[in-house]
Amino acid sequence: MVDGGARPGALYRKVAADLGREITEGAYGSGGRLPAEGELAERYGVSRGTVRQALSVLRADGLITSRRGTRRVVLRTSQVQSFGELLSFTRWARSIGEEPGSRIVRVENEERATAAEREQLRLAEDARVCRMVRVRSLSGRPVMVERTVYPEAVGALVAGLDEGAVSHTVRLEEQGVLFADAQHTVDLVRADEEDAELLGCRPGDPLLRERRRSTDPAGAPIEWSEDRYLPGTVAFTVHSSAAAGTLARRPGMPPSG
Amino acid sequence: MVDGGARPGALYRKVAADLGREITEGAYGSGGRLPAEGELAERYGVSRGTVRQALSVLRADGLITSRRGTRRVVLRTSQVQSFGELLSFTRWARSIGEEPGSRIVRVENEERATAAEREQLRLAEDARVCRMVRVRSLSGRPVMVERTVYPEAVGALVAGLDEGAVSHTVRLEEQGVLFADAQHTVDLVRADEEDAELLGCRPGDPLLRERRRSTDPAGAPIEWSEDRYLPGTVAFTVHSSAAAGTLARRPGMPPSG
DNA sequence: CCACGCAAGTTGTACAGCCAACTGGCAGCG
DNA sequence: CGCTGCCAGTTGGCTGTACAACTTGCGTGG
Repeated sequence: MVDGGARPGALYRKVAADLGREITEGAYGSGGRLPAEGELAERYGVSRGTVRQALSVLRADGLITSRRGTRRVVLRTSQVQSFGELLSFTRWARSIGEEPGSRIVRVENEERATAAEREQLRLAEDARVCRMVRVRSLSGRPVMVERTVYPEAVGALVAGLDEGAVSHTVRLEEQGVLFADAQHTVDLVRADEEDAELLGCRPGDPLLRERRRSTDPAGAPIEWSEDRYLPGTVAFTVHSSAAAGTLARRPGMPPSG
Repeated sequence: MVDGGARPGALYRKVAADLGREITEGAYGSGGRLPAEGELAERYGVSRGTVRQALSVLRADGLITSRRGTRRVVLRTSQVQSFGELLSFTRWARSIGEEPGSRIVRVENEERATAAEREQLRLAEDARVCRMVRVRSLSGRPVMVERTVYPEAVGALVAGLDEGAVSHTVRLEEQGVLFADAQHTVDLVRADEEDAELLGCRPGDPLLRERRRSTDPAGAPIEWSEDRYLPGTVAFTVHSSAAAGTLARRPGMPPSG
């Protein structure tokens, strides 16, 4: 279950999408109870197994609870961020109604990989990488410094992109480089000299850091990135339960959960 | 799938635990391929469906990929943090080999809930809450200020705990208050006067903030907490894919992903 | 009035089977 | 040599069935 080589046209995905829409539209209220599995199966004309697959998607998104003996309960009625919005700064910015900007500071192509890079990207001893530093902005205001390392093959594609291409992630996906999984680490760092110059703050100022390692459907690393955000511009949210969770990047200082 | 009223003795959980152990022990290597579903079904003497359920657990944990046409591939060989370690500071501290400490700064019982508290805990107009402020420490060194709000019923249990009880979460679970889901938000804030005094820093110093809203299996809110960590003491990590993810709290500045 | 237990309703677990869609390697052909 | 097409292997998707475990409300009896 969950995902992977998931076909978008799958039945259980349509059911999940439909139920998810109903939930976010408040059809069952917050804390309300969903129809029984059997009832939903009849409504959509599918088997109970398919309904359960659909419900497990909503469960993983943190929209509903799931418990033996009683009907499922609505946990939240807010919309869920997609995986794409999490990985792509551009897509995320657009989804919250901001205009994303990008300025390339430095590109180093076909450089010899350091030991750390080889480990993160699972590369051979003599492998080469492409390093890129960009300043990302929201509506003209710089908010984040992004330092990304790509394996050589991916780097070649990145280097071939337009100078003005806003979203490298989207361009890469169009060329067949698919993002399937990512591991994120969020903590706090102090701005170094370069950070300060690029973001217009002072060295030593605190920044929110997200490190990310993304892999393709085959499990091969395709990106290792370190993003540093100015305070107040972003917050990371996650839903977690005994066996599942979802990370989301949201506008700064959201008042609710 | 996923979880909820999950029975620990379920077959698929045993299979998942066994396979997970093999993976973290490096039996298949990093980037290695798992046996086919049919092969595993035969090995464990279960149906393919049960094997698939087990594998979906490992998939949600970010241990393996999943893709139509090829065998599954090992993504990581590191151990996964449990939901309990994520919710309980005490359990987390112990799991990384540190001695957790707790000092209660303030308890306000049976206070009238503010509007924000009523919304977060889904309470009625005249509801009352229990507020608690604690300083958490690792091996005697204060690292975090925790401000938690409980609904009245839960607060009564909390107030009845020993003054020296380290883990309220564990005590609550022993008394039948089960944590099933949680929503987290991580961002950066400046220390106020109280933070500074409690943590031994200066007002205005940056802190890593985690806000958390936990619910029981029925979806009822049982805790709303805001934790503020000193820099360098903690980092949050998450695995995410097209439909699943896992949040973990880890020691400060971890070098790898 | 309260406590207990029963019964209906609901989700969890497991099995079996079938076909579709996709991957990767191999054989054959140009 | 390179390209194409095919085929075996593998996972995704869906159905149907059966039973177990749990929750909730109702009704009975004390």
